[in-house]
Amino acid sequence: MVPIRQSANVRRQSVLTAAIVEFGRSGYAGTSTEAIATRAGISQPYLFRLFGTKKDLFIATYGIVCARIEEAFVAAAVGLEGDAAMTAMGLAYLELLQDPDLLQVQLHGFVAAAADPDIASACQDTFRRLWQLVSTATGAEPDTLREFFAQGMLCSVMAAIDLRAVNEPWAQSFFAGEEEAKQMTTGSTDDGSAGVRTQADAGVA
Amino acid sequence: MVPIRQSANVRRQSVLTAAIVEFGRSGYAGTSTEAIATRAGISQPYLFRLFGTKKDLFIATYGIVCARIEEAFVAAAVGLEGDAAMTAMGLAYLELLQDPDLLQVQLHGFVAAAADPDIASACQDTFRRLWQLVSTATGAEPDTLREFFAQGMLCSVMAAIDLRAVNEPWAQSFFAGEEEAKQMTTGSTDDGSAGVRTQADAGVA
DNA sequence: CAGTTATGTGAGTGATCACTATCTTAGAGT
DNA sequence: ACTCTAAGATAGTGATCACTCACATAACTG
Repeated sequence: MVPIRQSANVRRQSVLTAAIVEFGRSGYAGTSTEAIATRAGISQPYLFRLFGTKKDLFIATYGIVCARIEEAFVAAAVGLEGDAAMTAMGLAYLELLQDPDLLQVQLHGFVAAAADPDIASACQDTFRRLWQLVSTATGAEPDTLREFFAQGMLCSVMAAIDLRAVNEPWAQSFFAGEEEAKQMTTGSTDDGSAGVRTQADAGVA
Repeated sequence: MVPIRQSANVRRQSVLTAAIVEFGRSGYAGTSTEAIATRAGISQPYLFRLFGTKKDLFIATYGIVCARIEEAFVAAAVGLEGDAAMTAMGLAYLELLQDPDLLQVQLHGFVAAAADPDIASACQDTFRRLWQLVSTATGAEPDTLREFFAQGMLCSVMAAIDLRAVNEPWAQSFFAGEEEAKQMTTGSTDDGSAGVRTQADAGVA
């Protein structure tokens, strides 16, 4: 088979895009490099030429995901500070959750960290960077920052176990706060998001 | 080799104890049934006779872990109500975190749920039971309950990535609240929770 | 003691895994 | 046209995986 040639860096991007999907769905140990290579449209040996080892690929994928989170936070908080900045970043996180795979990669990184020190230090780095980002953008106290990240973790976990699909009052009450927060901003902010319907309420079903 | 015979139920208990360790460290996909059987002191074929499939074993292990959490919560909250009960259960959770493997099984269940609907529904069940338990024991509002579970998730994740080992101010500040809460209860007696800050007071936004 | 049942293992099964050795060829530079 | 480099595949490596089959034996029961 004769493929269309592309530069290694372009291929790496394709592989990372595919890896986000596969790792996000099946985790580090549960994903085969074959599945990623197939999704990326290359042979599996070439994947190893591009990334060396599965672990290196996972850490690179994890890094991309965390960079996206950082970008989203920065973009959300521009021009804001204090509580307003924190609320904006919280909503940005919910926005990222619309991608079913992206934040799952982060979560899978966390649990894979328990078995691999290299992954663990990558996760610690991530946490430091995000902590500092949110800290400087909001000037919040440690307790408030902790609270912010706690809510984020809970959102990721609820997405992982698909709690939205549980049609019971207790489960839905978990999401009430989110909807409320979204509604308040969609009605009133100065930026472009004013008239844009949040993609979230479409997914509720 | 002639082993000491034990009843199947006793063996199952040994296997589950071993499975908590192995699954807790390496997750569902990352753990081999061989590793569990070896730790439990039986042959790997016999493990399959006792539990059928790896997935069944995982779900059983996950169930044991969640039952332990429930027991701990019930024991902690006995005779208490409201904020006092919630604080007591929060401390009980921190106590459970002293076991390096137990709560990691729960976390691994959550992420494995993304790839397997059977595991997902087991996790949903767990969440429902815990939610109802904490809800009735404390009578708290949904927001407060959500906050409670959010803090729990964050604690589990921080344990997974071994954030305690990061010797930097930002990381240590994450644990300041915990130490404070523990100190205040160890200093006084059963009703000492009166002075403990409610874990929920820092509402998001 | 004979028969049955439950506990347990040794020796495999085919599938899949991460990863490699070797080869081919497109395309850029001269 | 010739060379050199980098993109990419085919075919395979040994290891490990979840799981099975056939068999052994301890212990209970009549």
